[in-house]
Amino acid sequence: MNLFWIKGYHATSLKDLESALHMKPGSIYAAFSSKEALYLAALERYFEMSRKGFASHMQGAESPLAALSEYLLQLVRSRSEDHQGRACMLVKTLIDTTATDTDIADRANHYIEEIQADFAAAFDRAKAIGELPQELDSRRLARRYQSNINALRLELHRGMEQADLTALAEDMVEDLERLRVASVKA
Amino acid sequence: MNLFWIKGYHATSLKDLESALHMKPGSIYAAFSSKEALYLAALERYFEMSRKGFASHMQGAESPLAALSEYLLQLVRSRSEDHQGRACMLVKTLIDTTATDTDIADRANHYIEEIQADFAAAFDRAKAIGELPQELDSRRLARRYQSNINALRLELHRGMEQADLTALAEDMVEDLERLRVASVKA
DNA sequence: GGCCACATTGAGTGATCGCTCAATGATTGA
DNA sequence: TCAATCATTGAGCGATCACTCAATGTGGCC
Repeated sequence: MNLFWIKGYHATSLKDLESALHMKPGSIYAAFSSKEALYLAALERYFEMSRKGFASHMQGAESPLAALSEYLLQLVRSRSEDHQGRACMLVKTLIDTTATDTDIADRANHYIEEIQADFAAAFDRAKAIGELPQELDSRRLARRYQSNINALRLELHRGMEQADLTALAEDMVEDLERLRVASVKA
Repeated sequence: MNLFWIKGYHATSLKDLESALHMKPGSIYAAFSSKEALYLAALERYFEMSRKGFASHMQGAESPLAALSEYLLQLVRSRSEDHQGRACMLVKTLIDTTATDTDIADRANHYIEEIQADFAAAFDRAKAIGELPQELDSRRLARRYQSNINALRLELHRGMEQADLTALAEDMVEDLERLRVASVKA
């Protein structure tokens, strides 16, 4: 997964996979049945890792909105240790397979929508406890939120400076927190 | 440029280029000297097209801030005619060359920073005529603005529905317009 | 130990990759 | 008109691509 994540589908060769997996080509094709199937397995692992990471972050949070904000800030805090050159794997997948491998791109699109639904559910919870106005559209908020995350991850990939990265995340948080219903905190 | 834009660097083969350019391999290598050099030429063309497009949009605008907002909205209006599968070519380049072709990725990064500087200059103009508070950091605004554009272009690539795309752009515009100094419009 | 089911091996498959170059064609100036 | 110069051709280069398979281990069971 890490290898595919960093190098992408097209740029990762069987030789790369052999040395990363410590397996000879025959074994690889016995275990997984093609490079594409192996990539899909890696992508699924990434998806479930991401989804569980988000779920455990939101787990038992008193304020869903605050937890959503914190998630953005936490994303950029982990910079330079290992996230260099790693945008969201789903986004990377879309970009280098849409034109050539439709089924992989479709899968990535599906995962992105599932995660978007998780975000929407979190916004729904915020509305349910009165943190956000009822008239706001959770789906719409989720799409905006996911756009912000994609943008942050892209800048992580680019290697934007830590201070600028933090400022960017804080700007996003500010716009998000502005939606909070005032009376709750009073 | 269009071919590279759509398929990306790795997925575009010499055969593809031969039929797109109506040239035999020998001619291609006489005109450009390698696939990489040809890609860099295409990338430069994209960069200058983008930069000029933005410059002409801002040209003689009474309100720089309104023009910046309009630019976001205009981006998503042009959907489905030809922008299917086309995120920002600079972003796509970064994503599929960072791990394998450092010099191409470096060039893309450089172009991105140049465009960011153009955005910052536009925000500076908005500050100069009193549309925005002096204490705001133009560079920071520019980074946020560019992130929004990258996110929008990514959703264009994904093929997000027109209505959702418009709503997303409008949300971005709303957050941007909120910064406007109130007295100017009064 | 002897047998079977299974996992692993790695040399080698045809196809395709980016790229080269001797041969040929077209254009020019005197 | 005729060499000189420049552009174009396309067969084919070695390397690498994703992938296969007969041969060879390896572990479990009686």
